[in-house]
Amino acid sequence: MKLASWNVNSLRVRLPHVLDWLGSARPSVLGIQETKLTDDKFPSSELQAAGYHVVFAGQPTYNGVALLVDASIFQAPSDIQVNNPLFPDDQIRLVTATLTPVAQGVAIRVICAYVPNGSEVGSDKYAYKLRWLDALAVWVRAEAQRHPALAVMGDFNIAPEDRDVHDPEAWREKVLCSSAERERLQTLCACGLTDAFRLAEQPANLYSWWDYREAAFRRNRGLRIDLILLSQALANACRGSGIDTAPRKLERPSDHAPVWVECALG
DNA sequence: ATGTCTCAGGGACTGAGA
Repeated sequence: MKLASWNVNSLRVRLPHVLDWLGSARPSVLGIQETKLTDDKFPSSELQAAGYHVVFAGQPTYNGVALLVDASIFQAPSDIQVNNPLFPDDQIRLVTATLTPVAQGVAIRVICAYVPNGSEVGSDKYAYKLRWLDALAVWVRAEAQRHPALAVMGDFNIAPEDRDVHDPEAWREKVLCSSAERERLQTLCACGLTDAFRLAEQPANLYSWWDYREAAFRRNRGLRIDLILLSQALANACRGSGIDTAPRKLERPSDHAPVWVECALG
């Protein structure tokens, strides 16, 4: 079973890239962020034709999240939850579902998250980001107790450690890297979750996001801000993880690359 | 390099968000 997450920065623009990647990488579950689509415009038929169940929640212009679920592996998603029930929010940044295998095996709970960017340390948007993360941790703690096999994946807009940053000194205490943000991520992980990327050795300087400006991708001036957090039960079943930079090299790419983990589906 | 990309409004370009 392969779980993956990708901030596509407009699913309308990026649908061809997503369909190509579904075909080549064949993720069992793909969490998508920044669909930037209202629900009436979601490309359900194209994605269903590729063999995926679709769960989506969008709004005009900004944000929006979705889950694509391989219909040959999982039944139709159930217990769907949009946003955090503990945090009333005009912005749609979370979609959650329970996925039950078609064959034998345990159901998994998957949370797809688009964490607020935060704009700049000290700004109103930054304060909203911290409040949003505080509320997420409270809710995820409850979800983890209800669902032993839990994955929380998405664009966290937080680089967990300095080794996830191309130039840690330039980013010191800047948004995406500040101590307060990293502490929120640690609190979230204290719910019993592990950053799957660090379960095994990884190449140095492997990132998931590069600014469109300054030729950042060509110079590999990136950050690893897209994460897949696994509960103990799933972490024990993890067989590998990585970041696929190939889609970032295409014409008109998203600024993010898809991240993935492989788990033995028990 | 204030360097790019996407979206809405409006019907060419500007501003916001990232």
